[in-house]
Amino acid sequence: MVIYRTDISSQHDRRLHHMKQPGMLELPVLGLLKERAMHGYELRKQLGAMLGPFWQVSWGSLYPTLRRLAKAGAVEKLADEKPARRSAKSSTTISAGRRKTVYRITPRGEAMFTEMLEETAAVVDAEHFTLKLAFFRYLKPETRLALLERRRAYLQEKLAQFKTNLRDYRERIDSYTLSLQNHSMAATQSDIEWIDQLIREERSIEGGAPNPTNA
Amino acid sequence: MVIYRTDISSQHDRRLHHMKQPGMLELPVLGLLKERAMHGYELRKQLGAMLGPFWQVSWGSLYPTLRRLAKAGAVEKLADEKPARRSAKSSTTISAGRRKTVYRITPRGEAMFTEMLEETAAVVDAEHFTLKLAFFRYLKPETRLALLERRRAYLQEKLAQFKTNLRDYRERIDSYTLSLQNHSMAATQSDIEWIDQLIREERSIEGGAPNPTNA
DNA sequence: TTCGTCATGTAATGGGTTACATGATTAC
DNA sequence: GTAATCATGTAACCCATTACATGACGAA
Repeated sequence: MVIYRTDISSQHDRRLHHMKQPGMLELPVLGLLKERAMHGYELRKQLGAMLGPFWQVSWGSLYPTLRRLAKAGAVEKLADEKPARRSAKSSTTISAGRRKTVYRITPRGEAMFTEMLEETAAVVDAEHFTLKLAFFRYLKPETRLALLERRRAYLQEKLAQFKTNLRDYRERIDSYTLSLQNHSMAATQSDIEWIDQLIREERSIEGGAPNPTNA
Repeated sequence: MVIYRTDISSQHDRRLHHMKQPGMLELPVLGLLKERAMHGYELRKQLGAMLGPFWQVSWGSLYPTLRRLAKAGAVEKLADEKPARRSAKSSTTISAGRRKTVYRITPRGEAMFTEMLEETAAVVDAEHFTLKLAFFRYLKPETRLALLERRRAYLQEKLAQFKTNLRDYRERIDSYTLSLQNHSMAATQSDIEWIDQLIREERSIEGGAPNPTNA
């Protein structure tokens, strides 16, 4: 129910490895599979470990994502054959193997991952931004800075909107709603400061020594 | 893609004015119409004024909500007849009236509103909680406290999960992800403190003087 | 007369949630 | 031997998003 402006700068729209509007999970799934092949169950655990307790992915969300990625040629399913470590109790060897489907990323998937990660439009959405940030190590410092600054500008814009909003309507809203908006504003402000910190860190590792500090 | 536990205490499930899993907008729309009848366009503006710039409701979300509410008998559509204030320039009076559909809440809608507002399960979701808080003035202090405390418990639980999560995986996550989780934790902590403040205020206006402070 | 805002919707599409269904391993 | 966890999906339903379509009204 929340709208985010996606209209800003709809330039560079031709993507090589198309996938119109991927779901939320495509990026982190590819990002995790980039490190090593995994099966769905573990993917879910790693997602939680990486993103924290607010990101509990459901099966009905994860597996369809994997299916979509497989259809797009971004991942391939491997049968993790580790059959009958003990003795087979029944005589029928049929259906003995085939459990644990391992998903492995393909070169195509790697390309899609990079493309999704670099795209700057989606950072206005908090969750998309979070997901990108979780894989920032795969980006060049300049791209990281671009994403951070875009996110910052968005938050700043929202902050300004909060202020004009309160200026226009303050007398008409009750104390609970006011408290709500004040808390939201404070949270947004805190987000901005966090982003600023990230930008500062990025600059310090990027520039090295832009100012004359004894070369 | 985020899962919230709804399993906790599935007691008192029989709702009088059923509407299985209403969308997000049902509550605030009814809440605003409770104050006065409005048409869709204004509803959207009020929603934004009340909830802040992160809540920009789209038409494709608002009108279907109104349609659903109308079908459920919670609101009724009135034709806001304010035709031809000036002289009618064309001779055909046909199609002169009928613009601005005003929506008015029904007694049934009022009942649904109260029911949705009092329901405690949904407060685990941040957005649902926000929407309830925006209409807290319609609740009894004790119900307000119950909702606040439930929300607080949920956040506290998440905070604990953050900690065990970091304890178990800290060495495996990179600096960006760590920064992400730390910021999330801080935000959650800040949310808890905010809730605590609300609880304190609630108690002070509720109790009056529980401690001997010169009666 | 043209632009911006007011104003009301519909249609397609797609992803997420919930619930369902099933079975193998491991730990106690 | 039984409970918990591991493990893999499917199916239905529904809401939100996005884009589309249309038109009146007021001001410049």
